[in-house]
Amino acid sequence: MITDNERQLLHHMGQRIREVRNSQGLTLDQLARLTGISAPALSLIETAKRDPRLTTLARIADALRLPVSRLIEAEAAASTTLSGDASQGYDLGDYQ
Amino acid sequence: MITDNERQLLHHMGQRIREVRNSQGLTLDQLARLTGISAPALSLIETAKRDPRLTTLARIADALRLPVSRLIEAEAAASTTLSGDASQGYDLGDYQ
DNA sequence: GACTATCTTACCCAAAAAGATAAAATGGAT
DNA sequence: ATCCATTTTATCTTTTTGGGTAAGATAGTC
Repeated sequence: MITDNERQLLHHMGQRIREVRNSQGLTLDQLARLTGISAPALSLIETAKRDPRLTTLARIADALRLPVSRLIEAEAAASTTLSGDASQGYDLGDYQ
Repeated sequence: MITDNERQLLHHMGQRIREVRNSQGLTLDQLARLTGISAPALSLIETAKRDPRLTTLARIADALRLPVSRLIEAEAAASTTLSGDASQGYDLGDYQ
């Protein structure tokens, strides 16, 4: 099952990749040859129809010359902002 | 084909997950139930024997209550540090 | 209109992720 | 040495990624 959050994460990351790629004047074909990832696969990732592996993301980030974290960092703003100290006592509910 | 850089990225990310998980006093079983990812799968990821999907990473990051980018940010230090302006003229070599 | 470049979609295929489960390590504590 | 919790490894099945290719869409230009 894939949650809304995850869909949003994929969506944003795809947009991010496309923005950077366009800003560098690269076509999908060119990025495909730079990364070794096929253009159709890149298209699926940019349009959030595919859930790429970490190394796939890393290859794209490398070709675009930015750290992987930059491709997904908006998620950082959306996530819970580490308020206070959570290092003790995560609430496991019925699970512990 | 999987490069040395990618292996290093996976290795570091696995270590990072394990560090955070331990610092929060969580076992693999507990994290498995929090994420919906099986404990064996988590073990493979932490020991860099598996190349997880982005949403898999996101679920782990969520459970550990930190942004995904924090799980892979060392790669940022290792990558080329965006010196100067690379937005024009990526070298495509024979590919253009 | 036709032509071109770019991107998307739809097939196949192989390889890999991920869940389930069970069986081995591993390590601590008594 | 024994017990126990935790982690690793192995096997199996299902699902998904990702390459290849070809076929559609979608501009934009002439």
